[in-house]
This record gives sequence, structure tokens and C-alpha cells, in this order.
Amino acid sequence: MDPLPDLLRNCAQVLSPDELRKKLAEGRPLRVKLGVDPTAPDIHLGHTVGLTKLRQFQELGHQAILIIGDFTAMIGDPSGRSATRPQLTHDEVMANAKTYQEQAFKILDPARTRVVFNGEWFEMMSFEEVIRLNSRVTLQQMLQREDFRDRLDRGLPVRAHEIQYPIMQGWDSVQIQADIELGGTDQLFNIMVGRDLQREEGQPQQVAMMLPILVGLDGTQKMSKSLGNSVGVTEPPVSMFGKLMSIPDAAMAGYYELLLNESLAADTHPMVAKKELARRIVARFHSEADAAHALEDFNARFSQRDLASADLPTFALLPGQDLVSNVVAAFASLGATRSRSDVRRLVEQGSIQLNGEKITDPKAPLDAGTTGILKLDKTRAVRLG
RNA sequence: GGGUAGGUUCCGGAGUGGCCAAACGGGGUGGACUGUAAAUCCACUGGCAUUGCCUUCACAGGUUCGAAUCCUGUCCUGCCCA
Repeated sequence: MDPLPDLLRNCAQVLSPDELRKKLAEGRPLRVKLGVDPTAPDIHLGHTVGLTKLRQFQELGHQAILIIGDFTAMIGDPSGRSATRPQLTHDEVMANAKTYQEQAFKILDPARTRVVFNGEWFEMMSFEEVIRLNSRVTLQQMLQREDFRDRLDRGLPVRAHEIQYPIMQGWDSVQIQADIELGGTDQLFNIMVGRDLQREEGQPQQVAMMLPILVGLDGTQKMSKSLGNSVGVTEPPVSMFGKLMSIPDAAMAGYYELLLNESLAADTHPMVAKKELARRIVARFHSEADAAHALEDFNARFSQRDLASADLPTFALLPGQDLVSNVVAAFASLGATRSRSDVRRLVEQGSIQLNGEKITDPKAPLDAGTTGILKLDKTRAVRLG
């Protein structure tokens, strides 16, 4: 059976399908490269799009090469960014790299994955070699990218180290002699630099496979931790489920395609389809049982507005304290920090409910023996006890 | 190195001596409505406090009864010139 159509599925752009066909026809395991920069400790669903494609190659017997960009992460990929990224130290990066690998193997097959750190070669390079590498590209090439151009036009700084990024990513491809490089559509430029460098080194050029960008929970921007619109793969089932339910309907089709690798049936009710989506994703990263539980919990909490039978953390009231103090403490027990002013506003605006009744007086006393459910905000509530 | 324009609250961006915790827009949050969707409407959006107080407008000093606004120095950025 011809694997090509399946491999091309979901790809935003492939340069070129023809080259890919030829490589496949060689009948050897291809080296498929995917680079990740461990700039944060956790990977999120957006990262899993590329990993899933990589897994697909693995299942066909190809060799996955996961490049951990310990060096490139210190620069930060400027792709799509409107500002320089904060620079991380090598120690921070290495700590992130550890959790990244663990999480990536929730999707990848360890047996067919080679993990490489690009520090392996960059750390060794002398300044002379760096200069030599830099002399192969022109400033104009590096600056023609839209993100840089935009910053230039808007009078924002573009720092010299940022233009090193594509060169480094390209050099990675040379080092591992990549046959194929996967990346988001915003990686087109970087991947093409890899092709250029490979050609200069007399290597066969890699095929560029660009995958669509997964939008975040807001339904418009790219999923990214720094934008606060991401779902981490290690998040607890209930929270993962809830977040997925909050995506706009319009974003659902993309999630089906990119995360489940199938098309969203047009005739399904959006809510049913979304619950199914959430359930399956939770099942993938946790378990079927967790997923079933998360679904039940969601139904109880939101569909039936039955907080009482939902799975809530308990909170012991602070004796003799007013409502605001207790709510602040309750948020704190959930790991959220809210100022008293903030909580006061929540109270006055009717967010705080005790057993379904709004309490809008910030100074309302709470008897220590009060029991029931205290709703804090849209998604958080605690059981008193 | 020279010239010039700037650095404002999460972001963009007003404000050029008191009426400024600082317009307006975006974003975010809460409420109503819902399918925890979208759209819409309302409210809130530095901290503490039931009058009021405290800390903010790059940083450090200064002038003044009073400064985001004036002065001096420092740091940072854009643009033009070299």
C-alpha cells in the first residue's frame, strides 16, 4: 500500500511531495527530523501535532530524530514573534529538556527514536567556524522573513543573535543528515535554510513538511504557553477536559484533524462532538477510565449544574474570618493567587455562591460549621468541610 | 562618535505642574443569556481599607505647597549621519 497519501494528510505544505515519493522509494529508513526547543518545562497539545506526524513515520519503519535544541533554546525561535524572547540559561534549558523527553515519549516510540541535543555540535564550534557558517548566508536572506520585517517596519529591535536561529536550525539538518524535516508552517523559512546548507555541504536535501499550526483555546492565536491558551499534556484529566470544552466551535475541526487525525463529522451536534474530542484526548494522555470520569464530572458540573456530585477539592473554613478572607484562602488552596481586592470584586459581582445562592456581601460571616459547595469563579469550586 | 525621536499601568496608546491610579482601544475577569461554544448586553480590571490611605508612569537625584508631567545625571530603544 502506498503510504504517501497518508503521510501527506494534514500537511499544510510539502516541498516537495515528489521528492518525498522518491525518498520513500529508496526503501531505506529515512531520517525524519523534528526539532523542539525546551523553553518551558511542559509540552502542550500544539507540540503534539508534529510528534504525531513523526510517530506516523516511525510506524512505517523510519527513524525519528528528535532534536532537543538546548543551544537554540537559549536564543529562542523568533518565528512569529513580535519581540525578542527572554534568554534562558543552559541549566534551565536542560531541566526543561528532561521533562520534554519524557512527555514526548507519550507519543513517540522510544525504540525508533534517536534523541540528540544540538549542543553536541554547537558547543564544540570555534568562533572561526561560527563566522564561516555565518558567511554562507546573507543578511538580506535572514531579514526577509515576515516576523523580522514587521519588527523592522515598526521600529522594534531585532537583535543580532536572533538571526542566528535559522542558521543553527539549518545546521542541525546538516549534522544529522536529515531526509525530512517536520515543523509548523511558521518553520518554512528555517527549514529551507537547512536545505540550502545541506546543498552546500553536498548532501541530499531534506524534504520540508509543514504542518498546520494548532490554534489555542482562544481559537485565534497559535497555541502557546506564554499566551496562556494552551493545554499541557500532563494536566490533570478534569482540567484537560474542561479546557478542551472551552475551545470555540470553529476550532474543533482543526483539533480533530491535527490531534485525532480524522475529520469532524458534519452532522454531529457541536457539543457532542466536543465532548467526544475532549474525552479521546484525555484518554490518550491519561486513560480511558480517567476520560470517562472527566466526562461524567463535566456533565455533572456544567451540563446539569450539579456541583454537589462533582469531584471537588475540600476546603476547611477559617474560623472567625469573613467571606473575603475565606475565598482568598480557598483560591490559595487551589494554587491560585488572588488579591483581596480582586476577591472583593468577585463577591460584589456575584461570582461567589454558597450552595447555589449568591453571596454579594464581602463581609458576610461564615460559620465554621457551614457545609456545602462554595463556588469561586466560573470553573472553580470547593466543598466545605 | 554626532544628530534626532522616544521609554506610561497585561498589550497598544493618550496624558506635558494640581480635576491622575492615570483617557481610549485590545486582552482578561465576573454577571445575564447559553452548549463552561459563538454572538450580544452590563460591570470590573494596582494594593490595603466600609469616609480614606499606600505604592506606581525606565532608574537615581533635584525644583515645587504639589510632578507621569519641569531640571540634572544614568540606563535602554528607534531613526538619520559617520
